[in-house]
Amino acid sequence: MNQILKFHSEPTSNEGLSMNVLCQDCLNANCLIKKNLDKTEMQPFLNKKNLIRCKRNQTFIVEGTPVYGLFFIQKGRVKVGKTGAYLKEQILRFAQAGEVIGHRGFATKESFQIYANALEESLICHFPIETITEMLRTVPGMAFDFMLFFAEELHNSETKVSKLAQMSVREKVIDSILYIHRKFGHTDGKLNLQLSRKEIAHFAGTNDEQVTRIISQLKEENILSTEKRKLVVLDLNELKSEIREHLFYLDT
DNA sequence: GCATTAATTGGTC
DNA sequence: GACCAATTAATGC
Repeated sequence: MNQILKFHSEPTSNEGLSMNVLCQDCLNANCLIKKNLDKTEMQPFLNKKNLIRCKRNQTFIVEGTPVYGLFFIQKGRVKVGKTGAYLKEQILRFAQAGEVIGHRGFATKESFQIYANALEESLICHFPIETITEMLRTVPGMAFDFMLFFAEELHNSETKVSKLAQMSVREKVIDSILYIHRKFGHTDGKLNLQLSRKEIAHFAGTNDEQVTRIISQLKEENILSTEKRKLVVLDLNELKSEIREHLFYLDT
């Protein structure tokens, strides 16, 4: 059964978002905490969890601020990115329920090199660094899962680097659309995650005008359509085949 | 309904 | 293919 936490418990219309969920009751089976919940050594750490309620567009990790914890998405969707030279943006990844955020920083006492921003109203579970460090020292299963997770993350970012360097702009835009399609799903082709042209561009490594142009081309070719600002994939196979050559080398 | 923001399109370098 | 400008479409209040 759910329990209302001591904070964030003011009555609101957003029932689901106003109360915390104990790890025991959480449905995110892929969460690294949840996976190791049955272990007895794990129990003392669980009450160190804090709940962060984010509104749409709210930033909960500010680039350059000291690393103060590790974050897990309980509910909602989030973008993680970096601001480069001349304020140029790069979105590094999108994440949803169960996923970890801020993991790159937890081993060091330095500052976050990324920002994290909620794409929609979200609930974020936060653990202090000291808690996580202690957890990893005392719960081997958890440490192992983290190691596997880091290896996978490294693989993903290596793949991303190659794509940014090797794909044409058209391919990068298509690849990004396919990624959203695959990761967040769709209903009859309509992407379940709506992003602005700018966000797609920042993820793909180009600008919003190029994204608009590519989308217009794809509409001409009847591969894609739009409903207002939402993207609808009409010909998934055609989209996939355009980046086939790359996927032969890069698998994500 | 009006004001603001996002998308589109054309053009230059 | 990036950046800038003008126009149009969509959304927020």
